[in-house]
Amino acid sequence: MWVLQTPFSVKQVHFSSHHYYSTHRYSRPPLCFFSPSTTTTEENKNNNQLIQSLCKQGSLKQALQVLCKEPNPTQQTYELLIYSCAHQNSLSDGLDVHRHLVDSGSDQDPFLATKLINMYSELGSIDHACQVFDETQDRTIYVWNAVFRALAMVGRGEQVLDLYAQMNWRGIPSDRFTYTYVLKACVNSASTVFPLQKGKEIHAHILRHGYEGRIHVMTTLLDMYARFGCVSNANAVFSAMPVKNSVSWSAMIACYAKNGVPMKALELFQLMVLEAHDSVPNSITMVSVLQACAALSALDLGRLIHGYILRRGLDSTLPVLSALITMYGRCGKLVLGQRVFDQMKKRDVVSWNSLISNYGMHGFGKRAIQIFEKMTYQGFSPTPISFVSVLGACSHAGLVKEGKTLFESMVSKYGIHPSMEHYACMVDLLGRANRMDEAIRIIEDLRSEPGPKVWGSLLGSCRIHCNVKLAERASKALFELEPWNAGNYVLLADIYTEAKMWNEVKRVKKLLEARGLQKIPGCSWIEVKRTIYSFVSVDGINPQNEELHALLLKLSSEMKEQGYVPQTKVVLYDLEEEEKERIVLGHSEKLAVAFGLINTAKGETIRITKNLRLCEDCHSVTKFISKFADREILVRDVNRFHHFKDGVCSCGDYW
DNA sequence: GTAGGGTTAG
Repeated sequence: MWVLQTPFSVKQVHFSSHHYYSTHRYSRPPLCFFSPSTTTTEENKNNNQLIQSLCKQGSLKQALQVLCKEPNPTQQTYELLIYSCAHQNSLSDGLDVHRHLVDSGSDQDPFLATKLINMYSELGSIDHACQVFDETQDRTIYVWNAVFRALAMVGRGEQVLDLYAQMNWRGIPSDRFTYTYVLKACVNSASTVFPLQKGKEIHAHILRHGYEGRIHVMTTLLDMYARFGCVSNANAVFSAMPVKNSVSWSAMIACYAKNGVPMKALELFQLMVLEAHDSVPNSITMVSVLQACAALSALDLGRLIHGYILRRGLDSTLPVLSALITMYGRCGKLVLGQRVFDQMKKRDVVSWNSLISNYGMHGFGKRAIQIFEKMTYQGFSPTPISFVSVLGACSHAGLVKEGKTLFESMVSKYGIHPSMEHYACMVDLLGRANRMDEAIRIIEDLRSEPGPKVWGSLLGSCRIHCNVKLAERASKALFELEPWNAGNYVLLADIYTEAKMWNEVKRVKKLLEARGLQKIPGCSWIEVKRTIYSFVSVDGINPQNEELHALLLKLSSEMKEQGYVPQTKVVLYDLEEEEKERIVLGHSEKLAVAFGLINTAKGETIRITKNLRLCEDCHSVTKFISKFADREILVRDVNRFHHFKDGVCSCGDYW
């Protein structure tokens, strides 16, 4: 224990500490109520030791009291105090220590300034962190890096890049840490005009200064390209890395999985397992691998990966388990996803969200709502994503009333303010149910400009209900917001086609061409014996194609006898009816179904995945086939699952 | 003394 010394008078004793902190300025008022002048060198030493040991014990308040009577705290003492404030999450104590530093002049010590910046950053007070940086005269690279890190952590990428320009201008050389921070800053700098260009400049900088062998720098660079969607640049960085480890392999696999090339992700994973002996896959790697399986609906492969995860004991983290739930859901195996969920010892809101989204995609809206309710009952607070999932589930199942109630509860019950995505969900929910007036009212009542997702939902609903007038309004907005999105032009052309407005169809197609865009080709795929076979509508490569067409022709004529009428209105060209029939018969989904009929055993469920929404003709043909061939057929389109059985689809023809 | 990859939706 220590004994308090005699108080000595100070000018501003009336300042309560809180008054002082609230000014947020660091002028230098006297700080101590106790005389600093009477301490001896021996006492200094003792006080420093005392403060340090109090910090280590977690007695920060007592440590601060001793600090008050210690005129010469050492650097180590301050370091521990700063660390304790961050650790105990106490901004007021942090400000107090900072004040002492300023008073003693130690705030100019770049080592301590760095620690202060880190402390404020951890305490969530970025403005204080910046202030320390501004007031530090001797900015070592550590000081620069600390402020970059602090700014990058709160997403202020553009500020990092501005400061980085200043640093370069002053001729201060970057180190390997600087590069990782500024590369991250490129990704999250919203207001920088050409962030990718900036990233490429930094890339050049890195090479010029001989950092191409630094594994952290190169992995961050790879990841930057990945986040900009520049897959080939990312791959170039990865291939050129002289040394790779599990992190760099995982980053590259994640890049493929997230940028629409899941096949490549799986190939690279295979290469990693077979050839990269120093880089063993870990649970983070597996999350991306599972995402790739989910994207491909590769069930057999997914199960194989699940086995690998279990054998290697990589199933211990929540992200892996959530990714597993999603993988099974996307592969059409709701039950297996539910089993993973049931067997979890610990869950978080993401595990629940995964399950809700699975049921929603399969059209089990009521079940999704039940799970949502069970989740909240068990004390998990829903996140904005929970609502996207459960509202989506209502939309797929046509549960308008339930969806509206949930939407209202967002603010009233959970204090979550709907984002553009949630409004898009509501427009989708109402629009699909052909309640266009209400959908429009949602859009008109928005406080900010409606985003592309909102208009996209409306356009999608117009497609279902063939509402030309509203479609024109929605697409006008969309053509301005995302002129590069070919899908919008195609949707509008579809609507004109259905309305037989051929001149308008021509006009939209011309617009599409004039902007150098192309209709995304329909593609369907099926996994048979761990091999994925994909089909596009015009495909001369597959040797089985003739056989497939022959089978489809035979089925088609049989179906016509049973009342099937080809839905040729989906064809965007004004052609002879016969020609149109030929075109719809060659749709990729039908080829995949035919392939499944030929190459899987009787009684086995056929699982197809498609990159676009199912067309009406494919939908009705698949219904017929499920009855004719007595097969269950599971089709995942871009939005949801269709479960065909005995001539009926689980979507109730509502999709 | 500071650094790199991952979960749910759309």
